[in-house]
Amino acid sequence: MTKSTSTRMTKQRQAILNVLRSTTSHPTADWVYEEVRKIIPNISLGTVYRNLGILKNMGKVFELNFGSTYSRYDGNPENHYHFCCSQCGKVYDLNLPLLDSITEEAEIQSGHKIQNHRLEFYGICNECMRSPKN
Amino acid sequence: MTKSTSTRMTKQRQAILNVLRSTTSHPTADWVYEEVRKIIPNISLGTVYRNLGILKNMGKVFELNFGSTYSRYDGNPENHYHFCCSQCGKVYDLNLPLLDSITEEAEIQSGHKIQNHRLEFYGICNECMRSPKN
DNA sequence: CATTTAAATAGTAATTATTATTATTATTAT
DNA sequence: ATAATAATAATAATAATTACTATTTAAATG
Repeated sequence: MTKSTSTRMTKQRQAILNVLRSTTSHPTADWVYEEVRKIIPNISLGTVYRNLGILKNMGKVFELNFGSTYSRYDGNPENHYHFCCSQCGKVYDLNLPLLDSITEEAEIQSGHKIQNHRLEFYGICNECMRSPKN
Repeated sequence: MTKSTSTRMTKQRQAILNVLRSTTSHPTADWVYEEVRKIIPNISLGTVYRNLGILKNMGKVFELNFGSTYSRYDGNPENHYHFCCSQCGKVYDLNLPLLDSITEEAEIQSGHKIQNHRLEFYGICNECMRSPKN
C-alpha cells in the first residue's frame, strides 16, 4: 500500500473543518473562506475549495447542491435530510428517520448498485411565512 | 390582467421540447443545443438556455442538478426519482411509488410549508459494473 | 538534529456553465 | 397595413470553481 493518500492535517484544513462544524447553516465555499480568514487572514480561496474537496473525499464533509449555481457544505457527514426554502434559500436540517428500506427497494427494482441516497424537501420556511418579503 | 406572460410556441421552443421528450437521458443544455442544431442549425445557445428556463417555469420540464457543476433537464415534469451513477455520471429514472406520507411527516416535524421533494440515489450502474473502466 | 521528500499553500490565471445585452426578426393585435 | 411586443442570434459579461506554479511547510529518515 504505497497509496500515499496524503492527509496532513494542516492548520488551514483544520480551521476549515472547525468552521464547518461550528455551524448548521450549510454555508457556501465563500462564506467558509470569509470565516476562516478571521483566523488565518491570508488563506487562499483556492485552499478552501481544495480542502473542501479533500474533506469530502475523506468523508468528513458533505457537499450539497440545491437549485443554485453554487454548492453548500455540511459538516455533518452522516446522511440526513434537508429542507430548502424556495424564497430565502436557507437550508435546514430535518430530523426524520432514514429510509433504509427504500434503498433496497430501488436496488432491486433498478438493478444498479446503490450506495446512498439523498432526500430534499422544498417549500417556504416558517420564517418566510411570517414575514413574506424577506 | 395585463400580465403578458408571453407564451409563443416558437419553432425553437417546440424543437427544444421535442428533443427533451425524445430522450430519457436527462441531457445537459449543451447536448440539447447540439441536438436542436440538427434541426435549426443557427439556433443560439442562449436561446436554448432561455427556453429551458421558460419551459421549466411553465412546468413542462424539470431541472436536475446532481453532484455536477452543470444542470441536466428532464422532459418528464411529473415527480419521480433518479439514480445517478458515480462512475459514468449517467442519470436513470426509477420506477418507485412516490413517498407522499414522508412529505406530511416532514411538514409536521419541521413546521415549514413543504411543496415538493426530491429523492436521488447514488451508486454504480449495472452497465459500469459489467465494464468497470467505462 | 539535519536532510530529504512530498504534500500543501498563496496568489494568480484560466475554465466553464450560465446569464445579460442588444440590435434585429417574427408574431400577434388593432 | 401598422403598431406593439415577444423571441431570436450573436456576442459580451458573470461568477463559481479549477488549474498552475513557485514557495513553504510538515513529516520521515538517518
